[in-house]
Amino acid sequence: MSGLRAIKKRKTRRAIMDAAIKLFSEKGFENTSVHQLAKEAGVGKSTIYGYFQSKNEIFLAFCEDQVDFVFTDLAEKRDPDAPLQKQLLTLFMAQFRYVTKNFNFGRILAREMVFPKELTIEKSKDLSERYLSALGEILTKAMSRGELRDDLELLYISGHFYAFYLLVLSAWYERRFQSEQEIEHALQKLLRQAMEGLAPGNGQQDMKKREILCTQKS
Amino acid sequence: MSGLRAIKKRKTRRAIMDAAIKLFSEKGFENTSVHQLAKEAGVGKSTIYGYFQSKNEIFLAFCEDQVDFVFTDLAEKRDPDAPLQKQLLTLFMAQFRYVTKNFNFGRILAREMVFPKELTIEKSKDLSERYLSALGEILTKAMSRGELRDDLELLYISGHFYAFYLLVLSAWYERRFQSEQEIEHALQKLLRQAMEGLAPGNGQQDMKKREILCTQKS
DNA sequence: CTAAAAATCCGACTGCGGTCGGTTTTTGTT
DNA sequence: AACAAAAACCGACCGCAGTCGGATTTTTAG
Repeated sequence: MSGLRAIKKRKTRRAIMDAAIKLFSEKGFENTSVHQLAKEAGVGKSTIYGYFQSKNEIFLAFCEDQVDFVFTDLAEKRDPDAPLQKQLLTLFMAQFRYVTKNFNFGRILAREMVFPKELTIEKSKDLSERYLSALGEILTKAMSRGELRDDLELLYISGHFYAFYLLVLSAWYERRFQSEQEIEHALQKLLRQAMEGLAPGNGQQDMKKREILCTQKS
Repeated sequence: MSGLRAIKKRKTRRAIMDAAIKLFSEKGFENTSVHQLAKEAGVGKSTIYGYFQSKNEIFLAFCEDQVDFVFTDLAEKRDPDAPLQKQLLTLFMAQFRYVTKNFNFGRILAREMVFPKELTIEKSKDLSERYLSALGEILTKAMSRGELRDDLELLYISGHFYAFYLLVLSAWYERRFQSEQEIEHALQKLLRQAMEGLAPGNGQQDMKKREILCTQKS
């Protein structure tokens, strides 16, 4: 019995991951070969393929760790009673900052998460599921506070907002935006549109009303 | 002077494209090597790299042709006076059907268009620009018919809708949807939400009103 | 303690995308 | 027609991701 083997296995995995973190950070994903990774980790090349199915998967494992970190970090910081739009903005911007800390990393991650290959569908689903549930939590609260219509399915509201995130991320990689501020501004506009609706009759008066309210308050 | 050279050049390019269309269609993108492409086209391997920067670029050129076709095809079919939601649905579904005719083709195209690499940013922008302008046209008309608020920037409305398309495409590649019908249904819901707004007070009554209207009519 | 079964590891090997140096074909000039 | 510059072309070559068969280590069981 016992886990002598299991311990070693975990140790090897750890070594590979550490090597990945080090080399990917130093030289980027594209410029790091699996051979180098193996050398750095002190194992043979195919050993790596015993732990991961592909080079991309190593990268995804690395990301998963980081995403965990971002989520817990976010969970601490966020204010669950702030206005919905503000909370969403915080969430999206945090995610965006993380994903695009390194331009190329972000692209690989985004590609693999948003349009996954068969092999990585599971991981991709996992992550976006987590993301959606985090979103869902925020939305449920907002709904109970009366900030959201209660006659809609939660999933579709989550989707609605998540779609905006995808949009700005894509725009970022098409270099339509050059700065974080622009991203934030665009997100704000989109969120507002989504809340108010695009059909005439709702939003326009609403906006006016709110502006008046705001003015009166201040 | 004269174009003996130019003619040959065009012919060679054509030969490569034809080979690409044939082999990609027969065996898929991943299972076709550049070497095979060269043999089929009757040229040397590096000749291909004189015409295209990478294997992906060959693929994108192939797509560009097809996208042209889809757009003109769509321009003929579409009814510019139909209700906005219906027009959008038609546009998105046509695009979706085309992109996902071949599962793997679609993924490569989507990845390259939505999160392009430096090399393909220009092509990507071109295409999405075209897409957005097609959208814009529909939206302007709808706005002048009073179906859309006129106090919003066109670009952001386009973005709002385009985001939905990205969302369902992503969901498709995550295998959240199994059929075209599900996609269509999801899009419908999202479009409706976007029009009515997510904040309480607008949509709910509106929906009721419309339901009553519909019932009375029928 | 030992032998066989199972898990783990390894580096030589394959086929790929992409590059490089040199060769052939076309063009403009005399 | 002669020829040099430029464009187009080629296949041998490189480093890469990923595979394979066998070597090595660990676990299990008698």
